Amino acid sequence: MTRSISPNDLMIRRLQSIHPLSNEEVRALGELPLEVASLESGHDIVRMGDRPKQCCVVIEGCTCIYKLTSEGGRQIMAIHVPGDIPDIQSLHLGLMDFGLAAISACTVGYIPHEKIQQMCEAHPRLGVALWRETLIDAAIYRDWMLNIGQREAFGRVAHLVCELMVRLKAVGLTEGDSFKFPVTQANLADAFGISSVHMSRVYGALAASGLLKVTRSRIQVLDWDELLEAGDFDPTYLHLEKSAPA
Amino acid sequence: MTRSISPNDLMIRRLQSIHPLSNEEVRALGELPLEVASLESGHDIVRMGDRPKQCCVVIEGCTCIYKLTSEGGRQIMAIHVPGDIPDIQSLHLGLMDFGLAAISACTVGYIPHEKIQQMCEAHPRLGVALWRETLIDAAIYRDWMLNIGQREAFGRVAHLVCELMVRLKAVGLTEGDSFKFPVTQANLADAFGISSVHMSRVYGALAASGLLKVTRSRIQVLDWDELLEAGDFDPTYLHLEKSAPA
DNA sequence: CGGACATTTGAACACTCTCAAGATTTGTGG
DNA sequence: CCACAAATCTTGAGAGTGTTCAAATGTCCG
Repeated sequence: MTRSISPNDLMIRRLQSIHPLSNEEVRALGELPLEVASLESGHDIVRMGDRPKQCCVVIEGCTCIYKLTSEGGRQIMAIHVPGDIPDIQSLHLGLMDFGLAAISACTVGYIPHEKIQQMCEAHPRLGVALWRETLIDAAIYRDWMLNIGQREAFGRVAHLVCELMVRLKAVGLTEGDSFKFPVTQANLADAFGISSVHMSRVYGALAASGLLKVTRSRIQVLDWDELLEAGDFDPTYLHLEKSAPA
Repeated sequence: MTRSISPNDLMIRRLQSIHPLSNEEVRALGELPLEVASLESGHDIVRMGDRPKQCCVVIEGCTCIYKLTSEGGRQIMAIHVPGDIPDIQSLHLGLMDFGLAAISACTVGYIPHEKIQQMCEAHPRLGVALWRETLIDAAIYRDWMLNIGQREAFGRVAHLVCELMVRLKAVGLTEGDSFKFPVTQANLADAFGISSVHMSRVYGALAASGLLKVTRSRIQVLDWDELLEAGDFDPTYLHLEKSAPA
């Protein structure tokens, strides 16, 4: 079912989903050299304080951006799926103000900053596409802040499931009404700003309401309309070229 | 004390604080045409769903970015001070996914997108500076998410006061250990994801602890070291060229 | 089949909320 | 310059959502 995809393809799909690209631009993206690596869950890809000289592309699995408080709390502020470039901001913000880690077993690719810079000079519209990508990252942060600050835990979870469904569909990684999602509840709890105990209870409530069916490696949406309602979800902030869900 | 500042000057100061600029670049920024307007608190500058053809620069007072839930909750996800360009993202993200409003009486300036585009073509390094500015906006979102998701209300407020002190100092708008801040507690509550009743209690607690002295239009820091501690504050995420506080 | 890790469940507690009333401050008109 | 209206802030009390601690159950991998 999952035919072998060239490592660059998912990144191209992702960029195409937010910005029209010419054949030549697609070719330029396809020619970016990608050093592929397999990581186990929990692996720190880039640490706060680092000054990376390359960008990371997610090829398989999920990564996250996180920060810690001095009290030991961890907030996950972004979850990445295949095609995403989690640390694209390092191109112009040398010093990392957050950590980037794998939250599932995953495959990533590394591209030297230098190669990206050269590509942007040769194809200025790709530079704009990347800028736009960073702006959409920010739009997602805004939506997460609304989610965390104003909704109860039940709604927060519903909202994220809607978001993931739409983002994964845009790169062709949904399978009907479900998608692969091997992220632990403890990690999700850190993304919602709740305890892992409560996370378990909320998942239970979502299942009891007949909205979702969840296993350790997959989420299945049983009632998309009710889920949209529960998550108060509007995909505008994802700024996709065309965004029709499930 | 506050000698008359040209409307463009604060924006230039802000950009200089995050990116070195040549004299020629400063001149180009100074020549941007700015249509100045006075707004009263509560005025909506740009609405969600709009497609603005200009950017807004804050000259005096405070503006905020916000989103609403269908339940009527409002989350403020950014507060802007003079020199900031709140909707700079509209340059490459045509559709507004958030609202921009004045949260104090304020003076703003409008610059047509077209003029900014022309400036970026003539001075590519200014384009990079603006990209960098949007990346720092995102870095601030990340920090707010950590604040809202992982800290108790007391720490959230302490953290924001630290941030404002540093940002205002960078554009020369602090007065010793205090700064002008005519924002209501109800607005702040929406920024912290708490009720206005609790906001009042937290301000009380901060004052009782001897960290702050607050009036309706001004915040005075009484104990900077304790405030840093209480807010668990590290200014790295602001990405200022040199960031020495109070 | 054992062991590490992840999830579930119960119970007491805490931070924050809502509702409601009272106290202050600010702005405006006389 | 005073008086009143509107907005903002403060304070009290009861209710909730989510927390912590602790132990039991379940799942995956070597």
